[in-house]
This record gives sequence, C-alpha cells and structure tokens, in this order.
Amino acid sequence: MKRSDMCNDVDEKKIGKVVTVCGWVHKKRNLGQLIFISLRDRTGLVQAVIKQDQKDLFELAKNIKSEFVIGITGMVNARDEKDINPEMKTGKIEILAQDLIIFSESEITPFSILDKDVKEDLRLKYRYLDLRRPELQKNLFLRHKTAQVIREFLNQNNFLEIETPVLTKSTPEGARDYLVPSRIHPGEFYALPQSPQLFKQLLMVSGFDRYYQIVKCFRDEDLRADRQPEFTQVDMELSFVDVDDVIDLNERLLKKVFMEILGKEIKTPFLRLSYKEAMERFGSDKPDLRFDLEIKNLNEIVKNSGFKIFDEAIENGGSVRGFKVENINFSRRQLDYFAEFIKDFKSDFLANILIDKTGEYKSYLKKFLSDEKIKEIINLFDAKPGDSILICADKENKIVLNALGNLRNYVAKKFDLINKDEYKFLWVTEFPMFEWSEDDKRFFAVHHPFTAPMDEDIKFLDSEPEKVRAKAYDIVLNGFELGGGSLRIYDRGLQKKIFDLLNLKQKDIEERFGFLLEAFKYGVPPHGGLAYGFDRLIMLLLNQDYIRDVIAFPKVKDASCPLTNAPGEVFDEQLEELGIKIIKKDSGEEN
RNA sequence: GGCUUAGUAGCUCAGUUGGUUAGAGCGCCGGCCUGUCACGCCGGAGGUCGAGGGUUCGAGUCCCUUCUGAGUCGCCA
Repeated sequence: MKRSDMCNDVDEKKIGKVVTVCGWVHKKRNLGQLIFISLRDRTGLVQAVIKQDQKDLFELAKNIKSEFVIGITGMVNARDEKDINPEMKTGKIEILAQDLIIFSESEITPFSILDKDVKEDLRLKYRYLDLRRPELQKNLFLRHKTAQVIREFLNQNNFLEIETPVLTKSTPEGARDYLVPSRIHPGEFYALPQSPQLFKQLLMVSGFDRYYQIVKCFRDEDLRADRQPEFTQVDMELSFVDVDDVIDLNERLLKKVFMEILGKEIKTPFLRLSYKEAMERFGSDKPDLRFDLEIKNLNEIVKNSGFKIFDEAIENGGSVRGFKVENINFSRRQLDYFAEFIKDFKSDFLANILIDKTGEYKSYLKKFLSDEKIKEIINLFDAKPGDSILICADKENKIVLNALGNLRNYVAKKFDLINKDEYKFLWVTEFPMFEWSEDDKRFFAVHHPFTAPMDEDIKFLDSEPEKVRAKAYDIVLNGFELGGGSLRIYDRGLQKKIFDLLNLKQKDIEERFGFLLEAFKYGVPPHGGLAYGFDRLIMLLLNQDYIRDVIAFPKVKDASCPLTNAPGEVFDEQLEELGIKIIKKDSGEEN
C-alpha cells in the first residue's frame, strides 16, 4: 500500500478516483453495520466508510481504536447532500474503503488528542502526543513558514547565512552561561553562547558585510511564560550602516512577515521613542501601546504642598506621578489590591482620585491637598466624570515609574482595555550605556560592552558615564521586547576605554575578548546589527500567551525537560574522564 | 529564595455551615444500532480526595508540615 494523498487534499476534485491515505485514527464511529473512521494526518481530516458487505475489512475495522496508525485505499465518493459536513474541507466526500491496513496499534492515550483542556505538565510529559493536536501542528507549521519568509527576505537583501560555534567561551557579564566540560582539557569548560555576538562582529571584520543566522542561544536563568533557557534568535549583522539603515531594513522585514504570515498590513515607519520618553510616559522600556493610560508627572502641581510623602519624594529627587483610567471608578477592594500589587515593585504609596458621575471627586488626598491642587491634577489628565486617577510617589524615580508601568499593564489586562487584534510596534532608542550597580560599586553595560556610545555623548565618558546614551535600539511589539541591537564600537581605543570604564580587569579583557581587540587592529568596518527572539515573534504572531506552545520540545519552569527528564546524572566513568567531582548541595558531602 | 495559585476517577471538573456508601461529563469495557461526523441507546468497571501528622464522635472540607505544577518578583549584558 502506497500513500497517494494527504488527508486534507482528498476533496471533491478527487471524486471517482481511488486514493490511499495514511494516518492516525482520530475517531471511529461504529453504527452497527456501518463504520466511519475520521483519519488524521498533519494536513487535516478525511472520513472513510467501511460497509458490512466488505466482510473481511469490516471485521478488521471493528478492532480499530483511536490513534491506531492505518492506511486506507478506496474510491472517493460524493456524499449525499444531507450528509455533507460543512465544517470540514473534505466534508463533501468520503472514501469508500476497499483495502485497509493497520500499521500499528495504540494503547489508550493518557489524554485524548481531541481534548483541548488538558493540564500542561501532562501534555509535556507526552509531548509527542500533544504535538498531534491540530493547534500545535498549526503553531509549528507557522513557525516553519515564518523562518522561510525571514530567510527569503534576508537572502534577497544580500545576507549570507553563516553558522557560528556552539562550543565557545564564557563571557563575564550578563546572564549565566551553560558550561560544557572538556575531556581533552580537564578542568576547563566551553560555554554555550548567549548570542553569537563576538563571532558575528568577527565576520564583519572578515568582510562578509551582511550576515544572518537562525540560531539557538542559551541562558542559564529562571524561566517565565515568555522565556526559555534555550531559545532561538534571528541574528543579523551589517557593515557600513547607521541606526536608520538597520531600523529601515527591519521594518521592511517585519512588514513582509506580517503580510505573508497573517495577511496584515503593518504601517511603517514605526513610532520611535527614546528610552527616557518610554520610561516617563509608560513606565517601561517595552511599553504596550495598544492602550492609553499614559503616565504624567505631578511634581509641579504638588510640590511644597505640605503633604510629607509628596514633599519628601520630590525633595529627594524622586517624583509624584500617575495615570488616568477612563470610565472606571475602582472599588475599595480593587484599590487595596493595586496598593498590594505595587509593593512587588518596592513601591509603598498609591493614592487615587475617583470622579463620580456627577463630577464630584473622592480622594484621600483631600486631607493633604487643597481643592484647587486636586482640580489641577484632574485638569492635567483631562479627567471626566466616571474616571479614576492612580497616583504613586517615591524618593526614587525608578521605583515610581516601574510600579506605575506594571500597574498600567495590570489594569489594562484586568479591565479588558486591550484590543487583541492590534499590533503596535515601536522602536525604543537611546538607551543609557551604563547602569550603576550599588552592590558591585561599578558600572555595568545596559546592552553589552561592544555597543557604541552616541557621538554627542562621548564627551561624558570620563566625567559622567551615567549620562552617556548608546546607539542601541529595541524593537517592541505589544509590550514584548521582540528584539534588540546596536551599532558596535569599531575603534580599538574606544573599545578599550569602555572596558576600563566597566572596570574589567586587563587580564580578563585579554582572556575574554583579546581576540576581538586583536582583530580590530586589522581594519574594522563600522557595523551593527539586531537579534530577534524568534520564539517570541511566533508567539505574538499566533496571539499565544505561552512561549512553550510554539516550541516543539520546551523546557519547564525548573529548566528541566519533562519528556526526557534532562538534566540527569552521568556515569562515574564520565566524570572521572572529565576530572569532575560532584559536591552534593544538600549534604555538603563529596561524591 | 519570596509571594500568589492549583492538586478529588485515565482526562476536565463539582463537592454546601465538617455528617450516610465521594459525584458529573468525556474516555474505557460489554451489548444493541446502515448515514454518523462531540453518533445514539442500554449496562458496567474505575478513587490512598498529592503525601504525612493533628483537631473532632465524625475530615475531600478545619489546623500544621511537606511534595508537585503554574504564574510572578528577584534574575534575564
């Protein structure tokens, strides 16, 4: 028996022909002297009929159960008008079985392939069954298709796909590396790449001019609904470009992806916000612009009001800010919850002004602020009867903005203020180069240490590094960081200066990036690039909430694989060969 | 590590102020059925209520401890 057609392709055009289809039994319906089988392959479903007059076939078919793998040969018949199933592409026909093979049987599956609501831990343990579900097949198909569109676009734009090593060197800053012990060099380790950053820069030094790669990257950090320890990047790097070139190219790429995958016309150019503006208006460097709730600064109105919390916040360089929510007067209970919510972000003050339908306002701030001041706040927000204003204050701007930014997202989600069909792109640019770490008493690179500073800010490098902005940009979609990149430093002296500023030791620099600085001696083009979180892109294209649903074999919260049970212990001989001793954490004993 | 939340039949869930023998739908097993497509009808099996301890005459329900999953904060250059 040789397959002639995929299930979904057997439609009314095939009427009168004999076809052979193979697949899994989605559902059997035995009517006594008539058996229907819905057969499933990755394309879809088709119905076969086995009648009693086909005695042997009928006896065989009686034994068939869900998820058996079978092949059916038969004549494609038009269904009677009354028997047409309009839900199915193949609903106008059925295959009248002439031959039937059971390739393999199936035990009762731990959950039904037809069932949409199964707990995820069970699904992941039997991922190969889970992946039989049409939803997941659709997700992975779209993932494949998207990769194809991206490759096609980049190829047309003179990019070369070049592979970079997976066994590479540990980098000192940033996320934790996954380490791989070396047998040939006992006591030494490779690191799995967090990104191909250094290699793609070297490729620019080599003159490849435009590189891309769809590549696995690894970060040994805790997982989230949108974050996996191994994930896929669409990584690219270009020579002789400026920020606008990279942005323009990527806008065209995204436009093409959304058109070809979703049939959606995306308007370009995208909005661009500086990091500072994004933070001040939305409390986030990846704002979701599908809803409003814009944050406003109230310092000018409330300063010297005599209200201790506000005065102290402002005098200490902090701020008082808030946002307006239209047409909702929050309940006491909701407001209490908000106050709890922002505590997660180290913020402990949340005030509110509720304007009722008559235009009268209610607020705890009445006790501390004059009627005039409160009306000024209401005017600033242009708040109407029925609206609410939520206000946060702290001595640190970062805390106020972060708390309001997160509260903004929470309120929008909880009160259904988000239009789910919308795709709101924006670029966030002009990120700060450095961030001061109080714990380590030194600066860290916000992006990475190869990012070029903005020309006009180079003068602050020595005096006020915190003022220096980078030629870095993030592409943000619906509140998710879809990708990020920067122009790189291509001047050896400047690169060394940045390393010094980050307080990286000469020895570390030599050991970690020596080869890059060395390469920079021999002619470096100006270059820059961008990398997308490919999984996240697919997740957003599919409007899914969980990155796991767009990955064939994902890891779970504790970074393990529920299917294979990785990671696992290894044989003593393997450890010995590697020169590795295990120290058990709980007992402290050596093993 | 913190916080939130969930765990009852193979799956998805219900289970009242603590009260008889813990239920439903789907699935499974057996029977009937020639037009189903979530087929229908009849019958049946299936439970350490995550685990351990406690309070009580009596615990799925209350208390304590603990395990497991998810979400989130920290973390993610």
